[in-house]
Amino acid sequence: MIVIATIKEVAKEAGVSVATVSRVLNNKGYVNEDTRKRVMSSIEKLNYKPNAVARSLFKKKSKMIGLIVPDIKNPFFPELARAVEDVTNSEGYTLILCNSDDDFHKEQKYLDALKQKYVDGFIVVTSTLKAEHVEDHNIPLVALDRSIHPEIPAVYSNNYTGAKQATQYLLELGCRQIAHIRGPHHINNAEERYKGFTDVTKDQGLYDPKLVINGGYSIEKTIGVTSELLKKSPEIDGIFAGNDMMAIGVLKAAERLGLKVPEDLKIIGFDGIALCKTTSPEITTMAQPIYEMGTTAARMLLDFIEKKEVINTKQVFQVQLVERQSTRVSLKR
Amino acid sequence: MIVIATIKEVAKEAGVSVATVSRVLNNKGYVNEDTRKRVMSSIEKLNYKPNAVARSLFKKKSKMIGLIVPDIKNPFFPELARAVEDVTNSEGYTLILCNSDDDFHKEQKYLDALKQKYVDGFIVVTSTLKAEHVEDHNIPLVALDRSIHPEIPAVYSNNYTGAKQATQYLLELGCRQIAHIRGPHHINNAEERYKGFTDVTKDQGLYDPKLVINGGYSIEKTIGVTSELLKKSPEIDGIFAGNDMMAIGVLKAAERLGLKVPEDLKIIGFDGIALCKTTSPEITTMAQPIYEMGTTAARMLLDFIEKKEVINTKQVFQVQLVERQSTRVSLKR
DNA sequence: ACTGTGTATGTAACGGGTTACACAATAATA
DNA sequence: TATTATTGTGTAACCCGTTACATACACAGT
Repeated sequence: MIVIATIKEVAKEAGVSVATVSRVLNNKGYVNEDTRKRVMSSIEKLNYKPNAVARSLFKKKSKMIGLIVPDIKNPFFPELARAVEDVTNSEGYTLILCNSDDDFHKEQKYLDALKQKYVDGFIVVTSTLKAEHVEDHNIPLVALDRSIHPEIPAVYSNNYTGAKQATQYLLELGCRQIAHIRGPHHINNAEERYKGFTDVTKDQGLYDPKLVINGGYSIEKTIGVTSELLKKSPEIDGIFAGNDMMAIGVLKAAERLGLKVPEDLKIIGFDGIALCKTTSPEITTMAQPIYEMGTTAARMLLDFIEKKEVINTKQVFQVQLVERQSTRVSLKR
Repeated sequence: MIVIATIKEVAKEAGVSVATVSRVLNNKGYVNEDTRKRVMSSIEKLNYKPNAVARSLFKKKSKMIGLIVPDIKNPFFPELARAVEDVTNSEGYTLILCNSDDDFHKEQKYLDALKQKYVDGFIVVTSTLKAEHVEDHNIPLVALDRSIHPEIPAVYSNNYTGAKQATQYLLELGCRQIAHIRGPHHINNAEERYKGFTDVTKDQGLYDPKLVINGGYSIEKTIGVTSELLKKSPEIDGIFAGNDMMAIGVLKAAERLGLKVPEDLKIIGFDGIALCKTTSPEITTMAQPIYEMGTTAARMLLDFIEKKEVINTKQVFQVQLVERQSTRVSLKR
């Protein structure tokens, strides 16, 4: 049975007051070198570890940060979370990962619950929280992947430009009937990607509203709606899916209809998750620098918390085309 | 700016002592009905939320539980984590999800760090922690997916039987040269699955050590070693992969060598992750009841924590064959 | 010798709850 | 009517750190 020592016991062991032990612990104030050594050896001897909760109570800080994501089962978020965790861990923070299911009340619940635990700050991927809710909480917060408000620090990528590039790329490959499977209307990055798509197709006189459908950022839903679409409009020769999960859904739908990808139909996704490499054909995508986005958001939040000067309150990353088999016949399969 | 009320302010508002407020809050001890109402309305009025940290300090409990998994990027674990979170949330606990990378020191670090925060208990997926380390910590703990020691509560599935069934299934389909891509030696479920495979093949006089290789539970590694294997032994007509990630790797390798699945080669995995449905052909697998395992482990841990009588300290689930296209030609593709 | 500054350490209040214990008032029992 | 439960409420100690403030000494400058 392990007995947990307190600061008092250490103080007694070392023959000093608790204040001195605390000073040694925090490298704060004056401590004689000999005393310091004595205290250190008592700490060692008793295997003393300061009580994080007592410390939190006084400091109103917990060395914990909260990360709220819509759904950990979408592989995009574990990749992001992993990046955040790597940074927070290395700085001595504990990460608390929460699933919101994109639900406003769940997000609020987490915000409330964690604030009561004196969580030092939040990184949130949200489409439902608005500026007022965040400001209400009055706690360091960084938006990730989706911006909340121009005034609130955020890290995301250039969805609009990326979508334009994706669409242009399909055009360059010779596609002339290009469809877009868009994400939910309430998610701003889906809206941006949709806008990028329409701006390019309209510019080319190829825009047709019938070729835009909503896949809800999910594989299952996308399989259904895309099958319908492809049956109704068999002339479609290229599809830009609003994210990689939906691109997989498109691929499934095409497969079920006996369409050859990329020969009959070219598919491009968005996000750059590892899953794109597991399908056959592998999926071409506009890759976001997921890991970098995660670490950037984490660093930004920690800078906020530690009140270092934060230069950039907004960080926008460029996406990059990753060509794979779903668009190019020549690519070895 | 939101001002956070303390119990003292509520007490003053209601004209009672803090003890009474506390009693109201915890439904403990005698409180006059009128007083209770008065206190309740003061709480309401000041929007008072008891400070979780102060409470933790006294109670030595935090309403938090830790879940340690090897790597959140393997979709098996998010599915498991989601199940655990659903249960813990519904019981008012906050879940802290940690990645250990299967590294002993990282696991220990998390255990230490979270214990200092008075975490109420742990659920761990580990191959490196042994009974003595766990007992050292003297805190409620449930092992998940991999057992640690017969005496330590655990939830996992019947890996041995599942592996036998998978192998037998390939035999029934007519495979005679069956290979096994096994997981790491230090992970006991990988060992069990390996044993199930060898017991069946030996029984049939089909066992050949050259047909067993280690894929390290990873897609990348599996693609490499399986390519080698298939080149060396082109007579292989069936492969039992130790988990679904490796089954995907096998599929990739087969594809690159121009083998047709399932015509030339049948593939079966283990775990039952959703990813198996995204590949083409979709992958047959021995599915574990992932969600149920997660919820069971969570309930078991909470029972421990709340000192309810725990009837089963060990819970073993049966796995189930899910037939898909990677083994059956007839299945629509 | 006197004051000021830097060094070293201790005392006690504080953070925000919980609860053991004391005390009172009322209700029930002998 | 005296005695004992039961109910209701407050005081203060406690959980375990941190830190403002007080005290004390050494040494430098005047």
